[in-house]
Parts: sequence; C-alpha cells; structure tokens
Amino acid sequence: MLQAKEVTQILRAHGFKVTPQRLAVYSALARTTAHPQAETLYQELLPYYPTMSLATVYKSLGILCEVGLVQELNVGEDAYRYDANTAPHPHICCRECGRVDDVPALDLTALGASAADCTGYTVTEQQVYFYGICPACRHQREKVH
Amino acid sequence: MLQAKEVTQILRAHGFKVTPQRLAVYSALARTTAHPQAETLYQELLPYYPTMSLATVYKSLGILCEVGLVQELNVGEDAYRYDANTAPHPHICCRECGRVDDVPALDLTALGASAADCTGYTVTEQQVYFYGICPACRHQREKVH
DNA sequence: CTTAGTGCAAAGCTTTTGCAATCCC
DNA sequence: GGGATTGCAAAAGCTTTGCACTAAG
Repeated sequence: MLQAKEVTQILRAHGFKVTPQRLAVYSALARTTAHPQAETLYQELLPYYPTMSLATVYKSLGILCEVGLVQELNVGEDAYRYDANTAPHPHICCRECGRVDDVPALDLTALGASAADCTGYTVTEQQVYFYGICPACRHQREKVH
Repeated sequence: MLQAKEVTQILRAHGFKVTPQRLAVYSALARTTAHPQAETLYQELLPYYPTMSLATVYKSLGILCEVGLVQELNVGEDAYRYDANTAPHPHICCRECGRVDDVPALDLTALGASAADCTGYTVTEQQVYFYGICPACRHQREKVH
C-alpha cells in the first residue's frame, strides 16, 4: 500500500495528471483486501465524493492498471475485480458466497518457465485462480445438518 | 473428444433432452483447440444450422458445462471462451493476437493442496492462465526490426 | 492558459430472459 | 401428448464513449 505522494509520482512519471478521484480510487482499493468490483468502490466513495461518477471510477482503474499500481482480476463473474496488490499471487474464490481472498506465497515462477517450454510462448504474466468453499460457508453448512 | 453416442448418454443421464443443436455445439467445440467464444461457434454453425440462434448456443454451452462435457474459460476478455477438454490444464493467451492455447501436462494438484492449507478453503477447482507473446507474433516482431 | 480529466447520458457488448411455436421422448 | 427446448426479440448488466464543463500543471 503506497502513500499518496508515491502514487502522485508514479502517475506523473507516466504523463497522467493527479486528481482527487484517482487518489481516492487507489486509496480505497489499497485499504481493503476484498478485491472489490468497480461498482462497489463507487458506492464506497460516493459519500465522500458526491459528484464522482461510475465512469470516472472505471477510467481511474484503467489508468491505475496501466501504470502498474493496480491489477484487474476476473474470477469468471459478470464483472471485473481489482487488487492494489500487484505482486503476482493466486486468488481463491468461494463458490457459495463469492468472496475472493489472496493466496499468499506460492512460488509460481517454475510453472511459468515450464509453460514457456511447452508452448514456445514468451511468458510475461500469470493468473492463478482456485475455487471452492470458504471456511465460513463450510461451517454454515455443517450447522444446518 | 467424445462421440455423439456418449454425449447423448451423458445428457440423458442428467435429465436433459438430446437435440441436434446441443450435439452440434459440442461437436464444433470438440473439433477445435482454439477455445472459441459463443459468437464464433455460432458463426461456424450457422451455415449448417441456418435456424440456430445465438441464445441457443449460450443455453447449450451452459448445459454442456453443467454436465461436465465442457469448461468455461475467462482469460480477462469481454467474452467467455469454451473448451471441450475438461481435464484441468493451464491456458496461455497471446497479448498480441489474442489466441489461447492449451498448456499440456503441468501438475497442479500440489498447488491446490497448498492453497487449501494457506487459506482454509476446501478447494474444488482451479484455473491457471499465462499471458505473453506467441511464437508467431514474436517472429513477426523480429521481422519488422 | 492549455490540455487532460470529470461527470452525465447514451451507446455498445455480451449474456440472459420471456414466450409462442416446435421437437424430443 | 406432455414437457422441455428452440428461436426470436427484448431486457439486463457491465463497461465504454462523446461531449460540454472543470480543474491540473
């Protein structure tokens, strides 16, 4: 989670202007580990930035991705999710409640290398998604029976 | 790639009727390794099934996924892609031309187990996506310089 | 001051839905 | 024949776009 000052520098270095909206979107995203969708971020910011529009949230997220401050996830829902942790790490998604968590510290570099070997591609990025049932939903199920 | 007879059995076993449209969608998907989108399948089938509609393609794909004959991919595009190879295997996507290839034979079971350890989830599925430049696009680039 | 960014509404896409006609079993 | 399925058109949902106004540098 970077400070506003650092975000400012990075935006400027890429030729983008620094606006309260962009800082707010980054900061809201950096404060949570819930991997929110654009709409969710918008609803969170609205009380503090009453004139902000959903289109601006989308544009800001696009730029934050472009400068490498944010990454876009797609767990196979209707909408994208966003993550201010840009270190490559897997995500895990609950089929029951839809929550998305980080999976810490699995080393995936070897995987990427062997994928490059098999396919002849030059591999630059990777995304790993796991799906299952989160602890809370599992306990919920057990209670019912 | 299963024969029509086997597809028929599997659909019936799940209580679904067997229609020419469903068989055609499966067969088109089983014949290719290009991981097409619904629209692409629709365009391919249209000459042979002039009355088929895109909605039917979507509905058929949904049912084929449900009975385990097909899996849905999401490489982070606007649209879903589909794969008749339901064995869990990674995919690799070219950032330049958008093609999606299979990555054969990487063992991912250990990954899933350690993800379950880290997070407390019960892990049931996984999707691994690599991104980079495919051999054809790389050679194209070299030619230019 | 100049140019990029915001906010609004409208458009664009993919995917889903409602419903009458049709087809599978 | 009965009930699921098709095909069409319309709807729904997410994301992008065009444009006048505003604000950053």
